[in-house]
Amino acid sequence: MAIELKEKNKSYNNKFFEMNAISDFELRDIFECGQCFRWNKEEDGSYTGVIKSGVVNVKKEDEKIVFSGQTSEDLEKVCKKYFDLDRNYSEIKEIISIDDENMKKAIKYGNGIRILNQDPWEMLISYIISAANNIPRISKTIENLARKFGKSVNMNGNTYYMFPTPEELEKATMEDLRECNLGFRDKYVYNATRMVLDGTLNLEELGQLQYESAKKQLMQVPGVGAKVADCILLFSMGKSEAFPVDTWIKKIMNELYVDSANVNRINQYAAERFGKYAGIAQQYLFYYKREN
DNA sequence: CTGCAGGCCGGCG
DNA sequence: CGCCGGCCTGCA
Repeated sequence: MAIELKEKNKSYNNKFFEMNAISDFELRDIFECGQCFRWNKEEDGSYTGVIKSGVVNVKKEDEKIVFSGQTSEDLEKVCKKYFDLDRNYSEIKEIISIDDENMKKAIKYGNGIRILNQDPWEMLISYIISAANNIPRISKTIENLARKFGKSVNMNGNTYYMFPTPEELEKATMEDLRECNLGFRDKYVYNATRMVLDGTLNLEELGQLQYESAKKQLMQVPGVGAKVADCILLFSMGKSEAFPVDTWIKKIMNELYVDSANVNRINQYAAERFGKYAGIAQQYLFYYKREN
């Protein structure tokens, strides 16, 4: 399979780069806060993940954070983008926690969270799969798709599977999808794949739109509602104002901020209170609530 | 064995 | 319009 990748004019080479440890970067917070599904903890405490451009391992060593892996583009460039390293989280934390003891607590707990810049296509499919589902099964389902339809990459004697491209996933029949454990979401993924391929849904263009109109467009896709759309926008399109409201966030927002069963009302409140950083605030709240 | 999990859709009042 | 049952599947 490495040969196949080479034929497409890509080379996967072993690379690494490191940076000084900072407080706004903790492996556990980043990978366990619920934003990603394909990062696994290794025995040595590091995490390995399959991302669009390859396989990456991140390890914390003393005062260093070490990135290594095989990527099709420069590893440092890839990681800077993926891990949102150009964003100053300390500044954002201050802004969203002014006069807010609850938010201060949530931030203290998830201090090392960073919002990852993941692949829009992968997020579209992953979050369609997330509906009325649980994390272990979501991860397993995505892994099934990758093993069955994605390219493989070898690193350090292990085989990893890339998330399938739209062209690769198009080969999946409804029956294939059912076998991959998608359940009732099979038809959504099947149709979304075709909408991307025929241009009905242009994720690249969509990412350039303002938050509200991008969300509206995403919600045209069957299987994509307000919550799923916000996840896609937040985790892959840099829309930090997107505030996904799921059952956990609903609970904590009702407890702390606004007592309403109405999702629109909650979104409105979050927009007013946290503004363009609502999505980042959401991650601190979500992680804090779910783990405590 | 019911109930339910990081929602969404469609039908009904 | 807002509300509510059903939906794949697996695990408590």
